[in-house]
Amino acid sequence: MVDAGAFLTALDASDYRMTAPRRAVAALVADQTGHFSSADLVEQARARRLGVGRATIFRTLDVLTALDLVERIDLPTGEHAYVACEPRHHHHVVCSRCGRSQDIDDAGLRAVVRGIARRTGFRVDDHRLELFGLCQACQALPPEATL
Amino acid sequence: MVDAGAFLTALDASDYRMTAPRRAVAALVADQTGHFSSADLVEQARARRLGVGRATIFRTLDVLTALDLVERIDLPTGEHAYVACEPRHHHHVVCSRCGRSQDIDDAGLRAVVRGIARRTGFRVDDHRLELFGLCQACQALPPEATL
DNA sequence: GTTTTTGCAAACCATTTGCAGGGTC
DNA sequence: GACCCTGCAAATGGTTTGCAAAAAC
Repeated sequence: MVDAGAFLTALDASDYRMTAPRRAVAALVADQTGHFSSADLVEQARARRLGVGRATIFRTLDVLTALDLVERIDLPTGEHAYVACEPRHHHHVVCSRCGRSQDIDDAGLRAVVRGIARRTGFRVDDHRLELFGLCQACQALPPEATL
Repeated sequence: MVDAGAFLTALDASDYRMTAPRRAVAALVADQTGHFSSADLVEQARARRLGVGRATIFRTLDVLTALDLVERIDLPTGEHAYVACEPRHHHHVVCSRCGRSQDIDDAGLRAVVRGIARRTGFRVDDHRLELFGLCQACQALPPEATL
């Protein structure tokens, strides 16, 4: 769950045009509690009768991704998903049960990457770290609890 | 490029049946120098007239993945790809130019993950680190060199 | 002989694209 | 007013599935 205002501010500051469909999708994204798929948004948009089409949802997700307001992640299952996030942070811990994600800071990763580069001889341009597990709240739940 | 024998040994030791199509796909995978897509295999299988169908290639990739002989990775572009790898190693540096990948050891990552778990309160069950850049050989090439 | 695996073609799913109309700057 | 954005529907590309025949154990 993210403040929808941040999306609007960022959209406004960008070269993209501020349109009703984009506002609608941004609000939808802000409402998501955990990671979500494009299909989730399409379905919710239809349920709420927002009148935005599939294509626009995909296109808006691209825009939000370009603005670093949303990041596309790959779940352990291989499915694609998105998470809303703060610009500048680029790694997440994702809860396998509730889907909630949390941004994480560098935490020494930078040094690890540097070490790997040195040892392999690669020039490392980009890296992605994704963590999966159970968030605190979900750990506290009885093992069989379903969402 | 990986020893094809390792695939056969692992297949043999598993509960999966050893069949000609699986041997063929395993050999194909062993021949790949870098990461490869399912489409690559399909095309090569057809070029070599191996007589294995699309479906079997996908199914065999699943088998090899289950045996940890192959790992599915997600390129920065969002495309899916596979890399042959040693069981037990689960991180790679992938060259963006030639596609070659190299397994990397823990390199302090374990400690980073532990730190993140402590700080976020998550119980981290799984993690994935993927590095992208240029391998030594490709760095040495003139910038405009094409594959 | 039973169970797994295969190839084929069709089905499926997520994502992209072409285009004419409408909205934004 | 020029250019960007939208919805729609059709196209696309990758992956899965149903099924009867073939192969492995």
